[in-house]
Amino acid sequence: MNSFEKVCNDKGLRITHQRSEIFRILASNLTHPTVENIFNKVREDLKTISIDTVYRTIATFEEYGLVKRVQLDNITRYDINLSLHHHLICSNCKKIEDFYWPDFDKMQLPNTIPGWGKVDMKQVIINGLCHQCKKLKK
Amino acid sequence: MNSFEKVCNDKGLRITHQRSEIFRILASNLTHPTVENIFNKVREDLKTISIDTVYRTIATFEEYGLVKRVQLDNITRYDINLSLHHHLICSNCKKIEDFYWPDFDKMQLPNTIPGWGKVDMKQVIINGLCHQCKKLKK
DNA sequence: TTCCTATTTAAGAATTATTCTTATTATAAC
DNA sequence: GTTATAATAAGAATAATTCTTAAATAGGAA
Repeated sequence: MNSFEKVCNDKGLRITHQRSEIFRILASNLTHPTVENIFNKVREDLKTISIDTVYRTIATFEEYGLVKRVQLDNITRYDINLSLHHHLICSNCKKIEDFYWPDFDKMQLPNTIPGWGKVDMKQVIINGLCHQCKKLKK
Repeated sequence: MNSFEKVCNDKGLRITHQRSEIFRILASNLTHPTVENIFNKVREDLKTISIDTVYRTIATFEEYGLVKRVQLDNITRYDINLSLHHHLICSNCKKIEDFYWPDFDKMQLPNTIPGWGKVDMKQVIINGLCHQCKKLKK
């Protein structure tokens, strides 16, 4: 039994072809795909799947902590890299890359945070140009 | 002449009632309003304005660096606080608050950033619960 | 001031992303 | 295998955003 099936069993989530296939695509694709991207990939194997199922399934996965939403610039993408990491976003081609920054992760938050209740996650987003787009713009 | 009119003159942007009014609303509202919020406010004074004009004007302002988009959880908001700051987001009520973190701003980025081209901005996003929502959830 | 032209606007249609409705199908427990 | 329940497909519905077109307006020129 793989990790996906284990999570489903643990949480009482039914294992369907559609869910397995969508999870497989997500796990083999670290490029922060959109729902559209996932739908097209999954459709190669499950010809009759509807886009609504992809939306529903990903919402379920998100709820169960299997994927994370990455929302930038009007485009909703999903990320299966659940380890602590941060994002670089190219303002030209909209590509998103992951990066790691342990020194930041260790930092204490400023105590000026105005009466905030509870912190679940802190994350860095870097906007700029990727290598290729910088070259092109020269 | 106010700062808005100065920017318009500098950049060759026409000053219209609609633009002045939308800027005025943004400048007097630091709560990260949505297009809908802005539209409703502006409509109090300019009865016939269309929502398309609000979209267009804000897109223009964004292009000219007068506002910044803050996109989270499917909701697009705009921020006129152009000083270097970061965001706290309440996962329950979706409220967004600004905070400042000079120690972070001074930090050097990790040199592991994989062949990235150019960095324009680095920003921290903190997800969690605001004071009120934490109380309610207890 | 008045006129002219390019730009901007309003209105509503069009598009796109996402969600809902309903009848059907598949899963997991028995 | 049977059955109750949950999940799915299909297409309709909704919501956010953008486009089209004709009319209005700003700002410069006469």
